[in-house]
Amino acid sequence: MNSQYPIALHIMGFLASRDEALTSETLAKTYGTSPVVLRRVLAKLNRAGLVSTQRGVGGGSVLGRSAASITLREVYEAIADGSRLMPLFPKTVDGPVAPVLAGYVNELFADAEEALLSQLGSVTVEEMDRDVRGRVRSALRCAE
Amino acid sequence: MNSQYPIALHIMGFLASRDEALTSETLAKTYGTSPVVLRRVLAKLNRAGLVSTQRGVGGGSVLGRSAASITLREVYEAIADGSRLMPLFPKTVDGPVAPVLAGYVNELFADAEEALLSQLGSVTVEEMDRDVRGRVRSALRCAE
DNA sequence: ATAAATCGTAACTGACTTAGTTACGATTAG
DNA sequence: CTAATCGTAACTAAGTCAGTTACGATTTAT
Repeated sequence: MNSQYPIALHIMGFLASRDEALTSETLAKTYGTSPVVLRRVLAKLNRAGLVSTQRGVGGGSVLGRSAASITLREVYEAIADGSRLMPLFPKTVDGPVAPVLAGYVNELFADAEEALLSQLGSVTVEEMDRDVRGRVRSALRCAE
Repeated sequence: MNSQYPIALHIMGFLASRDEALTSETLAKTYGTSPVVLRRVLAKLNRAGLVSTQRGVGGGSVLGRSAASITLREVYEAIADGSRLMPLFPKTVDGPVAPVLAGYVNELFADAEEALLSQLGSVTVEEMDRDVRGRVRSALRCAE
């Protein structure tokens, strides 16, 4: 999950700024990784209906809905896919004390995760893309 | 870090409920792991002044301050020790886009981590211990 | 129909992390 | 001096994960 979320945001932002379908190879090259890694992320976004993908010549992916209607929370949930960002402490450990403590800590962290999710829910892909695009531009200016 | 935090809470709670110094072996047995693992956690708590440890015969660890004056935030920070709970996305990746996205996501998550910390700061070891102790008791009742 | 492009996904690898174990020197009480 | 206890290094085994290779499935163009 760790590294898939930024990749997912790259995909969503890039697709938001282009009208044509983009191939996993293009997305991979612009992000700096391999097409298979991209396709693994695309598969999750696809399952969530956030992108729509066509195989074959001239194929590739496009946004499933408008960039203004998709929040970073939806992207996060598509990638996290049931698993948790916050460390999940195993309750399988033995003894009377360890599982109770694990449960206690998990509750504390679940609240924090919910706070994160509602924050992500307040940012759309369109807004994120504008912000990131601006940063990339000024980074490139500085590099000259 | 993942599994060390519940262990740290076990240590703090157990020490809070006893006046005598407890050995790493006792703490390990009651938690269900090995003394070395416990000592690794104790070393961090020690560095933060949350526990005080004596070597030699009759040695062991006691709380460094009163349980009512120590928050779960302090325990967390002693264990996390500069590293982050939230995933830290590497900015070392190449390309113009990836590092910017990593930075963007990190900012989002840093806010969430701060929210978690302030929540942990509102619970003392004493309160946590009362809560957990109650749960352990009722878990044991159910198991009979 | 065939060829070329593209996706989907499985299998493998190498790097990294981490809990657990073993071991041993340092410290301290009696 | 002895026994108990800590501190810590070194090793191991398991798990995770990004990256790569490979190949079948799908689609368009001719």
